[in-house]
Amino acid sequence: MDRPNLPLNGLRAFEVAARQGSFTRAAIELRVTQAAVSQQIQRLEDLLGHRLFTRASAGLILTDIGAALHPVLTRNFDEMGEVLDRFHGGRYRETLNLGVVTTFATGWLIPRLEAFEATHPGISLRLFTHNNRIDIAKEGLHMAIRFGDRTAWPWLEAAPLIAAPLTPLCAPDLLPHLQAPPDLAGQRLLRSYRVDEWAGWFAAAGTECPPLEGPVLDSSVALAELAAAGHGVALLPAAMFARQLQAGTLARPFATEIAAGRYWLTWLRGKPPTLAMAQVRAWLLEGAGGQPD
Amino acid sequence: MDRPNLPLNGLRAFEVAARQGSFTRAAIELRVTQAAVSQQIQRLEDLLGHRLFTRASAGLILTDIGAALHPVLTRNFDEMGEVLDRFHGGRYRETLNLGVVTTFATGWLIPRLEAFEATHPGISLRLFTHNNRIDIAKEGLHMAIRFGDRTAWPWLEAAPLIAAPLTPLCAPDLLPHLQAPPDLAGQRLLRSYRVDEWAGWFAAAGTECPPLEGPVLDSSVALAELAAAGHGVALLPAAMFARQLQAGTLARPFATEIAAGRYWLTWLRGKPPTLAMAQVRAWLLEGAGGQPD
DNA sequence: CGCAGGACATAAGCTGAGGTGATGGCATGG
DNA sequence: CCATGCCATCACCTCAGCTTATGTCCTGCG
Repeated sequence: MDRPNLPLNGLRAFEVAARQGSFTRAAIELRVTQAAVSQQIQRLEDLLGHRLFTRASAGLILTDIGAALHPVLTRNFDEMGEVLDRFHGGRYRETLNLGVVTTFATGWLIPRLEAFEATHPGISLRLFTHNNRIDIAKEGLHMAIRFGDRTAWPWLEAAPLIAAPLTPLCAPDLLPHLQAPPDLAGQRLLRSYRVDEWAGWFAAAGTECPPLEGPVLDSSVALAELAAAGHGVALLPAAMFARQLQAGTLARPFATEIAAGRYWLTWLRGKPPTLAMAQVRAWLLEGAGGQPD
Repeated sequence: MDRPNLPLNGLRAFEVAARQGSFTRAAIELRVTQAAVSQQIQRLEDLLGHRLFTRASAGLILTDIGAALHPVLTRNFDEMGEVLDRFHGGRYRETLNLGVVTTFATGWLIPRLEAFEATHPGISLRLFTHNNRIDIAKEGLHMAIRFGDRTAWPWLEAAPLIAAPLTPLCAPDLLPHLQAPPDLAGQRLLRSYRVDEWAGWFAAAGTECPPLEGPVLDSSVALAELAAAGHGVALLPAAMFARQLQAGTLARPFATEIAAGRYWLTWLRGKPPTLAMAQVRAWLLEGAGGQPD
């Protein structure tokens, strides 16, 4: 049906009446009289050539067809209402729920948050940190930053952020004992749930991989804490720990690093991005720009 | 924004004007005068407290905010238009695009299509056969019937249809030569891309699996054709070939069968099902009902 | 330049879609 | 069997949203 023929007021009246289960209550919600609702819906039914309600003594009951129509309208009116709410008080302000893998949040995003807020006054960013296992739809997020390989989420849209090559990091005290990669054999090598990463690094360093023991953690931040406390050497994305490296709480014994994926900004396919989503994406990509693979 | 305050006519005028890039053309589409469009949009801008267009000499340009608003409205009005189109001519008629894995289509669905059409005059079913590799969103389908295990499509909703245990089928001529499972060793065993299925069947039959040679095909229908033509023995869901078994073009030498998954009706999460989707689902589930696992 | 043409804005007045208010019919329930 | 609570209907009213007419501004062209 083309735009000029859409009976928008009738559809609105129907949506409310179906939701309320009563013309009288619908009239209250719409701030009109019961007669107005009755007439609107009758006109709509005439136009469509179908009854939308069964007028039973026990109240209104949607017909099959009414039941088919109703959720579509509810969704669409809701969505329009939401988008208009962003204009509250003459200012445009949109809330954006962003899932962020903890390492990236602490190592990259949070230090830049203030700059973001300053340049994007129309966006209320709400961060939800996670450990790379996250369901955007279930958590009610608009977008999520995760680490890995985009083939892992074939059903999501994804834009590449910075690469995160891994290199051993340790407490500064350990530096003197780590002159060359084989020296690592004497240390506790801390592991993440990502298998083979140490093997890969030793291969890149041209050294045989010592047997791996010790704890396995699912969080780079926790690994970094352990390493900083002198409890071992962790294979971490150095770029995410620049602050600690600068402050001297962590040290990097070797230049060798291995590619292990990158951070990605992901979001659900299908829905076109909102203004805030587009701006956050542009800002993140710009911040990650110039970064070699 | 609550229902009574939604400026529906203003939003419609804005949507058309933004799409047309001109108030004048929008007025033509809406079958009103240019002045009416101008006023509607001005009222909307006043209400929101923001300009939605930059009135440049080279025509209208959407502001950032206008650009954020527009696609939401386009989608919503389009969707409402679509749902109203189903009422064309006083009758409710909805088109449903259904992907169907070929085996199920020929072995189950197509024989029952006439009954479906008779009991569901309001649904135009359009079938798209596929070989179990199908992207619902990309193909523009509402639902798809596929074979396998629901964990293979974690991002889809899925309802179980009938189970499809596999058993060897062959040309009737071969029956005398197949008295017991070990006799199969002398035959060409036709394979699908699904590995290990013959090994599983021989295990269930308590016989050692002979070495497998011969062609591999990705279609049960093609396997059945080959078997019927006497080119070998295929491991197939007997339920899908009941017609051929009855007609004597295929024969089933052994009772032994193995569970190998079932057919599933799948659809995208998130969007609530339309009336036709609900009815098709109910009909399929009813048809598959009483079927043991 | 100056003028025609085409765009959007504005003003004033009109009109019918959509509202009000009153009433009626028809259930339910104490 | 009356009170109550629905929805339907009717007659009438009113103002949102339209039309018509005109204004302003910019562009392109001879």
